[in-house]
Amino acid sequence: MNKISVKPISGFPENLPMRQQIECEMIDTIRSQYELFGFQPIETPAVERMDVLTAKGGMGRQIYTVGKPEGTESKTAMGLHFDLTVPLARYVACHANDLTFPFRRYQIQKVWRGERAQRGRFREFYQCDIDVVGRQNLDDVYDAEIPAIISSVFEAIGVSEHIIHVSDRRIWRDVAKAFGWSPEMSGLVLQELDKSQRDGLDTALSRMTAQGVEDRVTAFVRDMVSAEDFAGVRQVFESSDVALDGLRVLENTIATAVLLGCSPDKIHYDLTIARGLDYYTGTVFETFIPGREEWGSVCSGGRYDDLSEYFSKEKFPGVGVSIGLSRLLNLLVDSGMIDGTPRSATTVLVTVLEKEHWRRYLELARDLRNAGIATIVYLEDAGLGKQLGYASDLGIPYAIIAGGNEWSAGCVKIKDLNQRTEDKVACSEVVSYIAARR
RNA sequence: GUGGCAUUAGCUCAGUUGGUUAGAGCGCCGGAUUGUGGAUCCGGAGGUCGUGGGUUCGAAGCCCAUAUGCCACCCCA
Repeated sequence: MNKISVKPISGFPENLPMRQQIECEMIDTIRSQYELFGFQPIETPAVERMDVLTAKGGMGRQIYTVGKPEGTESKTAMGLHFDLTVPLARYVACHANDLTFPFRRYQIQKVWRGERAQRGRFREFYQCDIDVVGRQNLDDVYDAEIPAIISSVFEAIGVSEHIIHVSDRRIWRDVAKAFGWSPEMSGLVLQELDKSQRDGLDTALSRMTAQGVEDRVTAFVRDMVSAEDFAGVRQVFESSDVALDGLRVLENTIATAVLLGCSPDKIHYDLTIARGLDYYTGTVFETFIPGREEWGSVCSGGRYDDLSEYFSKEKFPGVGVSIGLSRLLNLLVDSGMIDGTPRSATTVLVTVLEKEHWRRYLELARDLRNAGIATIVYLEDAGLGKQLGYASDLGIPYAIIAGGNEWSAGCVKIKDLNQRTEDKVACSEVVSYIAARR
């Protein structure tokens, strides 16, 4: 008889316990960092109405559609959310009267995208979002706060090597205006520019030329992107009569981010950052791990002033970013950049040598748990070697060993599985011994 | 969604121009070691070669279909 396949569907990852443990810890860390910066948690349904999801275009055919239960008719088209920003816009419009603005919220949930899976690219994955949403207005300073927070979060999860690339769509808006570009032309230039990170600027520029972009445009783009610093970019702009508004905003955003605590070497302007999502209107962010640029961005976002326009008559401008946790975690562990060795939330395994004394083993475990020390008792019938192997497989650092010799002496042996050392400890001291070393 | 490559043990893969009972390493289980784990040695289990057709005296290897996977593109966390 053919057994049903037990492999999960491609792009829908599932972890072994060790990796899940790491993921849980990482989520905890991110959550507490977000709360440290004063963000409130919310969750929105995995399923949204299709008109909500597609209100701002963007994700094309990447949305997983959802049907009603078999046999019932579905009048409303529904789909799984592909990010947490669009649902946020709906949420804010829906609950505006009960929220306090500026509304700072974080949201850690799975999202779904109907793409082909690849290494570091999933169809189901976690996003960890923060956003600040204002009512009518939202000061530019919030744009600058984002990189400061993100940098601090990355530090906290042990990824001190990271760099946040920042650009501003208003710059390209100004450029397009000055050159009289059609929307198609703007799209083409930005799209090619985005790929210049991967393929190099020359390749990108020649592809623009091949698609009919004028030489004066490619020349300007080359000068603009390859300028050494802001002063250089400004010069390029002035000599071409392009408005400087967007550029000023970007320069100011970066300077303010540094003031707010983002290390200057963790943030820099990068005019090639385009971002595919349609709803961004100003600042845009992408975060890379130096030396691992091929992983793509592990944390992206930006400013969106008009996202709620389809949901409300009011304006709810916002700015935020999303950490692609699943991508980040798997790439970090696979590449050995963070510790992927067995670890366990359990601290102690109580081994059992003499079943007739079960009660003592169980009491020991109870005392440890009452002291907040995660403990399990080995309940199978097995030799000591196998019991220790069990602890070591699970990454449990301490084993308690006790039999006739120990009971009569009123003590137990506590073995450190990592150090391979062993101490005799009086029964009354066991809890404090472990607590001191945890 | 488009294209390229792949699919043999739980995992990573060998398998020579189609030719008898399909192999290795790792992992797993057991033993040496019934109160001490990651090392070593010995033994063992586990595969109708993705699935369905076809060609052939004979197919893991060739042909067709299909499914799945990987990579690249598109796009994105």
